[in-house]
Amino acid sequence: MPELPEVETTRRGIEPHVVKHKVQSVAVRQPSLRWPVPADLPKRLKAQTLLAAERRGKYLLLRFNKGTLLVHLGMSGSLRVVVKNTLPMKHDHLDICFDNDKCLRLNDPRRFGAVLWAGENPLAHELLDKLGPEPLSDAFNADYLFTKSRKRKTSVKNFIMDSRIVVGVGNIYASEALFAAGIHPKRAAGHISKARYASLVTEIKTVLEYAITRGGTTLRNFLSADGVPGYFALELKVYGRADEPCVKCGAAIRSITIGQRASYFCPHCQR
DNA sequence: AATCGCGCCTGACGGC
DNA sequence: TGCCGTCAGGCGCGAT
Repeated sequence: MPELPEVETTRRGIEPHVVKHKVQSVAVRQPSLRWPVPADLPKRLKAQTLLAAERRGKYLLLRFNKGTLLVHLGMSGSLRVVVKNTLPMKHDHLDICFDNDKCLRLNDPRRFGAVLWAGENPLAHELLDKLGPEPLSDAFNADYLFTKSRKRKTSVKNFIMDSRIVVGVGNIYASEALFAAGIHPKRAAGHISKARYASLVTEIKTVLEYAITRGGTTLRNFLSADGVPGYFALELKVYGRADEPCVKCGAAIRSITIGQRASYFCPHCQR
């Protein structure tokens, strides 16, 4: 499942191949994603130049002359570069082909992803305008999390996975960061000290930055290359390790459900 | 305002 | 072998 590091790796991977190039053709094979792909997308994009590939949270923002295409990879999506006329495989729903004979190709088996047209000011789009700060920005710090969390009864894990609080912290990295910070995932967000939030902020930044670094190792071959999720290269310390020994203390890692999602933690190291 | 649970969708996997 | 149930999960949305 693409988390922020995978989306950032995708952004960096496609950028050198398609930015500054003009759209020649668009093929929509399966418009039924999370929301319908706009029927007029081919007409809209035709002859427009891709000016920049940006990211906000887990959304890719493809900026063209006359507006911005929002792309979300959902949980099974990938966007990669293929040479023109490469035969589409199963679940290759969309191609945007450019004047250099390269195409952006969206593959998404579960179709939780989205492709939407956002006009000139994409950050004002209703899907983006309530998003919290980027986790790797200075705006995401202990003071911010502490202030936002006061009187909040929800679990700290739900809290940091809320995109209105901070974007890009998915289920895997939430468990990993809470383990690194020694915080129990079910602890009420409003009952955590500023010092502990400082630790959590540091660990969230560290795990995301490290995963981006790992993703970066695949960028040179991004064209037609298989994507390797950042967490693949990470040594996950708790996620998916139920009943296995904690790497710090040896206690059995536990699996519980928080907000309908699997959560993993060490009952000895996390309080 | 905050919180909770639902459902979109396919593929992997286990049991029979 | 094949079928069927279950699980996985980002995230917007409606209900409370």
